[in-house]
Amino acid sequence: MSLPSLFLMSTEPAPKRSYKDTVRTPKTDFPMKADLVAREPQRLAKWEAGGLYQRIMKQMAGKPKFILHDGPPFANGDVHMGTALNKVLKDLIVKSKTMAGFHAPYIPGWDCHGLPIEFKVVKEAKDLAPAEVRTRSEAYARKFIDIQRQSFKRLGVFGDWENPYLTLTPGYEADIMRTFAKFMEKGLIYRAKRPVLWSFGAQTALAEAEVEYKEKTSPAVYVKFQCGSGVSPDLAAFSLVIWTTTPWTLPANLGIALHPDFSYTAGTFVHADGRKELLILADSRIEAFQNDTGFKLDAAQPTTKLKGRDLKGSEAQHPFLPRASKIINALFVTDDAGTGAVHMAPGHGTDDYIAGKENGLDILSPVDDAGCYTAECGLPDFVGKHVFKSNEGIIELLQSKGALLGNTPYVHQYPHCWRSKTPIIFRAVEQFFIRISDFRADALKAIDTVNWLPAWGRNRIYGTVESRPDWCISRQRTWGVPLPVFYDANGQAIMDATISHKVADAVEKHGTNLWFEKDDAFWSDLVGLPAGSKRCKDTLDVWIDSGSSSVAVLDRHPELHCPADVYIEGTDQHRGWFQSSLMVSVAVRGTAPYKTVITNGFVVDTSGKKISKSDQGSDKAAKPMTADHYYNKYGGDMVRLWAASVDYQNDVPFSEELFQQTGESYRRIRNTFRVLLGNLHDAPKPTASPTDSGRPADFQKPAESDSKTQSVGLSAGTSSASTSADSEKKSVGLPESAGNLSPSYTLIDRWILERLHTVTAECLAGYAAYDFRKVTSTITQFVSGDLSALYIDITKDRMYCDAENSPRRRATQAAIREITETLVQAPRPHPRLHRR
RNA sequence: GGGCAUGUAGCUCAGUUGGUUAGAGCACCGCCUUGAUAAGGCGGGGGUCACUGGUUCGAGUCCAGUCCUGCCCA
Repeated sequence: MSLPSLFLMSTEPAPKRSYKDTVRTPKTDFPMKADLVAREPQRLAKWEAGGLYQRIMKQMAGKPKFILHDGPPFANGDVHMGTALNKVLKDLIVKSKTMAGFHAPYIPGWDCHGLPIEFKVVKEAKDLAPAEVRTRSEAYARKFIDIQRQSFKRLGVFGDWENPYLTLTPGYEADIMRTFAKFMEKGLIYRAKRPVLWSFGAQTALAEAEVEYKEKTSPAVYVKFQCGSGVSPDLAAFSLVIWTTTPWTLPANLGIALHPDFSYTAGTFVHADGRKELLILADSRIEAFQNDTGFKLDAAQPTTKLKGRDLKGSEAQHPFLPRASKIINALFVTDDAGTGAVHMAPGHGTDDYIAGKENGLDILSPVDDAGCYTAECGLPDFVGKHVFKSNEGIIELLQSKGALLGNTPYVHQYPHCWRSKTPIIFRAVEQFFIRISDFRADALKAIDTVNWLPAWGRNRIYGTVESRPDWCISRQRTWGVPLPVFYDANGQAIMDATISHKVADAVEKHGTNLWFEKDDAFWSDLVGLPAGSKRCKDTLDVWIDSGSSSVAVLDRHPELHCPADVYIEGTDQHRGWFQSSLMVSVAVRGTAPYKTVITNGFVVDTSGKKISKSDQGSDKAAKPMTADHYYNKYGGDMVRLWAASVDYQNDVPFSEELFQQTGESYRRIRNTFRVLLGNLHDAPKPTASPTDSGRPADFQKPAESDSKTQSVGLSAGTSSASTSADSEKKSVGLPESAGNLSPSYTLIDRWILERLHTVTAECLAGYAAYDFRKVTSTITQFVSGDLSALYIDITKDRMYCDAENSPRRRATQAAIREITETLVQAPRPHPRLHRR
């Protein structure tokens, strides 16, 4: 029951009367809706036309530098939310440091060479000449550089967008070569064979991405290797049994790997046809062996148990070649297939290669480009024969030597060349390596000079560097920086740094295409080598490209310097760019290229699973993951606020619904500002800010706001400027009226100003720790809890109903002004510079 | 299989050196609002702090192991 009906005579309802016009409700032209999608592009265009970034740089010149060095994204594909997150975080750092008084230039870059681009180009048009592949790859890269640049700019990221660094420009490419030359000078480069995926159909090395898995039937054979020297006498009559689906690799066999902890049985095996063999197999594989071959373990005969480690270091006899096969231990030996004894051909497999290296095995790869045996195979009858056509012959050979225990067809998924559709082989070819061991200790030392955020990043990269093998830097690829090395007439590599430097100088003038367009005679002449010298056909690993950026960018760019203050990239870069940059920098200058390294997590879906590309492809509407969807639908500032409010040090769960939650706090903050501004519509202009002296330096700048053209951007801020003596306090987009006296604050005013002071300190601490989530949550909670729910509610009555000039009302206006001017600077770019 | 992380409400996260009844925002439900109204306020339900074991008077917090998820490697 409503109160009036108790005493009103009439039963008529009281006339609805609005009191709105009789009280001083907030007045402002600051709109409730931000309309970011429509207005941001205009604002950005205005900023760009006014040269805002350049003006900030000019204004900050001479201040202490703060260098955030951009890790170059790959110039391929649209900007994904993960990329947007990283780029916005970079911008938040750069702008907050600028506001803190640093000269913080931001030179964005792109990583342009590499297989994914070459792969796409070659897929579109087959059989292109190398120079043509390179021309098209460059065009492809430049196309995506433009696409990505537009996205980054749309996200409000400030930087020298017209002068980014590109790893494909002649100057950068020349510096990559000079970095290589530096390694050469220090004697860190060597050549060695290493197995690669080889397509004999296309006569080229392949990358994993160029391999298709298809079903193939191979002959799976069990082969015995008679025990040899080093084996205890009681086992001397026994043979180790290996199992392989590639009999053609047996001529390259140099070892047998056993698992050190597996249990093996040496026993007598009898076949139905009367054959009797003394064999050693892993216990867990005996049953499968019996089923496949028809041999049965004769339980009546004595057996011996042994561990894999017992045979380590001894030898077995190769079944058809006059040499020993070394018995080694390896943890990759499994008991889900085979015999627990693995045939090792270091020239024909990656595991074999690594284990072989650790155990001092040679690398034998007696196969040529076309997939045919070379004389090195030790079997004259087989030389020149294709390996896949030799399986039968090898099996016959095994049979004739009495080494074949079983042979069954085996259907499995086998890698095939995506282009020629032929099965691929592993084949060792000459590669260039950087010898890590020579400066690993220096690199590890350098790691501990760096501030890693989060702190566990230190252990992660330390472990990586500690255990990494030598760096294979050559690629049998076209779209990359040529390896600036020549071979003499005898095919020997000429390891001379001065020659590499000469190539670099030529490349600096003409670009690396010259390497592909001119012939050997031209180049030999240019670098002063005798006729008959040939240039290397390989390109450099792209991790050398981006890893050289401290040399090619930080050292070269007049605004930058090395070491940089901050690198910030995704967590995968501990092994990637953070590491390659570290190794290059330590080798070249002896120190780390960065002082602080921050990592951000990956953007994952809401169940914590990674967002696979197939998800995107199959149902793009349901799971849009590209940044353009979000800035076109919600606005760049929403993406920025999202980036500023997530826990970026961990993986970031993401969905459109989650993203929209950001909008809630955005609206709350915006509307609260609207009330604050509205309550100041008749506020007198203050003569001095009462709390100036107590405020941290960063927020002592004057604030002004053009409410017609600017949102109260939450997205952190740019810039600023310690243009000191702007003591003239510009009002917050308000009409000005008569001066005031020292405000007579009430308790609630003093309380909110004290809260404001705390909030300011917490925001500054958040920025200092690169903890933007702390900043946004502090602001959100202050605005929603302290301001909206309490202070504004409590002071409503005096603001609306007190006499216009009542000291109580004026004091609250002074407090509101203070709050508004302070708060508006916490999350957004400095306004002075944003005016035309 | 190895290294490095991660796990607290339906969702996203706080939770200081171990110490009352584990908090916030969003979402949901209910209510209020002549004075922020394509706004605002109040209230409510909701948690085996991944699991198991241990240390302790006392564990979300410390220790050990297991599992989930992610990155990197094999």
